[in-house]
Amino acid sequence: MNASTEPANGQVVIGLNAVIVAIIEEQPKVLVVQHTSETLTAQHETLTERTALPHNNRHEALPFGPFYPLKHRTLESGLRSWVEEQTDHEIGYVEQLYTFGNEGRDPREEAAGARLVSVGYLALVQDTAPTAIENAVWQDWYRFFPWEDWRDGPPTILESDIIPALRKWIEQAENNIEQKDRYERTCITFGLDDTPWNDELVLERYELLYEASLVAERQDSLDKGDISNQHGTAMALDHRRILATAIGRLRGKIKYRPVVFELMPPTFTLLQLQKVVEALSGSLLHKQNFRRLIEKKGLVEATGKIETQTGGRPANQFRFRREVLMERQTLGI
Amino acid sequence: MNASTEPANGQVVIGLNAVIVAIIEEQPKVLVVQHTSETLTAQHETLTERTALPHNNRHEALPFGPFYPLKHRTLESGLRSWVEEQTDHEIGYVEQLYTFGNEGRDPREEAAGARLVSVGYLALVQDTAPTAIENAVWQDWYRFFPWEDWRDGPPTILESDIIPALRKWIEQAENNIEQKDRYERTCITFGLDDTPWNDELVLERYELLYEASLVAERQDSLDKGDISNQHGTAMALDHRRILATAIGRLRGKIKYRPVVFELMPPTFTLLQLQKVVEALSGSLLHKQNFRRLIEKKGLVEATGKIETQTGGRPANQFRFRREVLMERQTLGI
DNA sequence: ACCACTTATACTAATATTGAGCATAATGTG
DNA sequence: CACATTATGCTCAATATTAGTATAAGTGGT
Repeated sequence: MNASTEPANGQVVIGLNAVIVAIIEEQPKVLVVQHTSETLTAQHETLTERTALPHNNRHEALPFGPFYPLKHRTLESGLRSWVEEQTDHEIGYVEQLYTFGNEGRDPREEAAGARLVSVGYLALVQDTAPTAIENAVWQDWYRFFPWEDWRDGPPTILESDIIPALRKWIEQAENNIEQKDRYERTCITFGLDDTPWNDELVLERYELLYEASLVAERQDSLDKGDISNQHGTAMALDHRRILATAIGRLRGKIKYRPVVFELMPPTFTLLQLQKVVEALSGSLLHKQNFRRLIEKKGLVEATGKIETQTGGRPANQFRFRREVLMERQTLGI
Repeated sequence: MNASTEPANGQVVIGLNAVIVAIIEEQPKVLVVQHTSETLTAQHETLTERTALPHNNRHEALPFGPFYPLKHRTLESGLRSWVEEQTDHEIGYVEQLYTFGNEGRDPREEAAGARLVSVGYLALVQDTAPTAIENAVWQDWYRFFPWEDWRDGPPTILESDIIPALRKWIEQAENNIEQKDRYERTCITFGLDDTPWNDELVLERYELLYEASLVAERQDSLDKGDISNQHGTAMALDHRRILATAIGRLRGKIKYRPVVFELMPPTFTLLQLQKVVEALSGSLLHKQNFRRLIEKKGLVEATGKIETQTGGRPANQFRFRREVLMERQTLGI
């Protein structure tokens, strides 16, 4: 065993996982790496292959970049450098999400006696040109979480499928206390029985489904092949959990910080802005109130130019007033 | 060089830094390790010593625990186990703050060709018995950030000292653009010229002072010995930055999640609860509105018992309804 | 030119929330 | 018993939010 390539016992290797988000045609997209065969290109780092590829070698994964202690001054600069290098996109906004150090996250690393610690990042980009990342494509994020999109009313999969399965899971609890606990958590996360739906609980919902063995990532989930796409497309390792963290965080953040603008082109109409917010939050907004809110916050100013391709009356084009960025502005929705 | 003890080139070592918060006599306290001499006790891990001790060996530091990949299943369980072991306190709440991978954070690690990555955690404890951590004591957190405590009105140090120094720094900008930038950021963070004070910008304020060479941690800060205690007590390495992150995060969090209760005893009066919130946010609240808010949220229920040591009319004792914990409850203040 | 259709934008009424304060209740103390 | 002290109930105005109606300004078709 060579110490410089193969980690010694009890050591740690750091990887950077990026949830790279963009809006394409008013849909929320996330950059995912797809692997359709065992064939691996040799260009990637050993680490990249190890993490991006799940055991069964079939799932989509979040793009992954290694952290080189000797090359990168900080973790964030490491992330920025490899993302910008590989995607040619300028990153408007980067936020550290969470650092996962879970045992068993990557069995191959474990076997070598090392632990893979992955730092998850959320990156927002405006430009969506094709990337240089191997096999990377933009995917609608609701493909992985179909129950999170309420823009066309309550998702059918909820009533027809998930809620019944969860009720069954509640019934199957070992004892009364456990049953009550399951019921209450389901109420809160999935808005059962009059409890209102909370768009920020993306991670909590995913984890409840995981606990109830209703997602394919769970090893003991029933009829795996079937469930894999039924309850959203599965991802490699715990990448769907990281994505859920990102979506929940972003949904929370747009309510009190002006991060939406990082996803917008330089100028935009108020309806375009609204559609983006709706795409992220997965719900519809009242148009007149939305524009009143936006205008009151003073985050935006008219450019004087007019957008005529609206399909109706032409709209004013606005620009984000980047000057006020630092202030803890509320963009409540 | 032995690969199993001495990290090889380009490798990474992970440390867990904990901001452990408790309320003692209505003051916000944080557990800090004090080192008054060069003498090191042999009981600590090499890593602990390396990180807890600054170069000049004089500053206070946040307690530090190593992450053992072979022993700890997750990062959080690693943190919980060493904190609970060393403090004998039960941790009510743990939140990951941020993962710092800054170059030059620990020169000794760097010299050995390794990078220290530290994961910062915020931990809230109720019980405040003496701890088993070497030299650890509870310190009022406003000792490190005297400008953050507005409970007795605007802190004198601000008007008398910090604001003038910042104005001077703004004046000294190289050009007009830089000057305007400095002025705007100072307005936003320190509430200059009518801009309202924002209690959450703890980190941003500290970093502005750092940039203006007004804190002792900055190597080129003017007359170091003097400034060290004038603008708050300095800490080792970037620990004051981690503490600022923790305070800002906690101040933000109590506004929309019921985390205060993790710092409360099992039963408490509404005034006690208010005092704790005030201690954390560093500002005073309107009493009647506070209780109206708390009661409306339904996070709390009367126990029926009565507290008679109030100094006036006896008060009802309340208990936190832990059942509603998961719900994204708003405890707006 | 006129129509149907689409989107933009102004304005309004009803309701809820918030901020500030008054009034009263219940205790201990000199 | 006056008085200081804290608890708690209640009001009132200012402000914000929700859910509309009404009107403006374009498009394309006939």
